[in-house]
Amino acid sequence: MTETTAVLDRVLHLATLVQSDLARFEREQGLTTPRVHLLWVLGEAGPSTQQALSRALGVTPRNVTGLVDGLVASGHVSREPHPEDRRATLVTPTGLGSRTIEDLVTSHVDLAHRLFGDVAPAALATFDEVLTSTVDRFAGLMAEADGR
Amino acid sequence: MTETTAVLDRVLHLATLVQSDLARFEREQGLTTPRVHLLWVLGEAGPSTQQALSRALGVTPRNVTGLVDGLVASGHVSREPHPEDRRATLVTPTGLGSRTIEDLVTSHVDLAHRLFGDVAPAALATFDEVLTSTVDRFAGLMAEADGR
DNA sequence: TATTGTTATACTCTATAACTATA
DNA sequence: TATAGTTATAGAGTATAACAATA
Repeated sequence: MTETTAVLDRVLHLATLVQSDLARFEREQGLTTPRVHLLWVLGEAGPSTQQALSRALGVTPRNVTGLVDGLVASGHVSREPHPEDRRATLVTPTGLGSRTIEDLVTSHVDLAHRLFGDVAPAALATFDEVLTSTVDRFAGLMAEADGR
Repeated sequence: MTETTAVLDRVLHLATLVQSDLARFEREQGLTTPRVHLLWVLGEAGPSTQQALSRALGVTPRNVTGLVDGLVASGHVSREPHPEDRRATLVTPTGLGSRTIEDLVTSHVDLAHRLFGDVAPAALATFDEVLTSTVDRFAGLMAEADGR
């Protein structure tokens, strides 16, 4: 019988390894995890207001100001005026920012392939099924606990 | 065929859910992730010098001073003199610290059971096999990249 | 000389509260 | 009155460098 605690420990171990891989990317690019996260969101959503980024990142608007300040200083994004709302700014990737986002996506896909590319298809399918059902069940439990 | 990138995304999603669960524990106990990590190491290794904690946590000795200062202030650990080396201190859990470590272990085991307790044994065994081989292979790649 | 831990200094991420400009 | 973003202030985690006490 498989010990559930041992399985959780291995999931955590894998998560720390993935985190270390991201840390290498950050060192190479002179970035930090929260700034990379912001760039990632920008890559998915396109130019965004700081309010939208605040919600997507789960941090306060004040914090977004600081993250964007840093990314402006490093040349990854610029603050553009919002065409319809003069209160708001559109945080927009620069050329450097866009290239960094592309590198981020590439290295993400590459990591996925390094991790799972050699796993037998049937085993990988089972792995993914367990993963999916676990995530779904647990997300439900968390939402329930938060609402309570 | 299963997309490797989708699998990686789900692994990452599970990791963030586990992290949220830890965050709840931290809020309840008035602790932070690095301090909980230090307590966890203390639970595994017993009373330790700050040098040992520095290596185990992967942070500078200066940083350990700060973490221990915080945990002393909150009453979770104390600095005891090292019996053989007058330069060193032994960071030691107090009664509160020991109870917190026990709670931490309990909630870790409990989380593992909530996550994987209902998964069919055969599927869980396959899941764990893929996980183990992936972690081993990837840890090897990371060590190689670091050494290069 | 080498090691253990601390003081000094600095940067990043995080938060709340108060404020300005605009809707 | 409400919303978008900033200034003010504060605390935690991280780092390097220089220093004291001890080995």
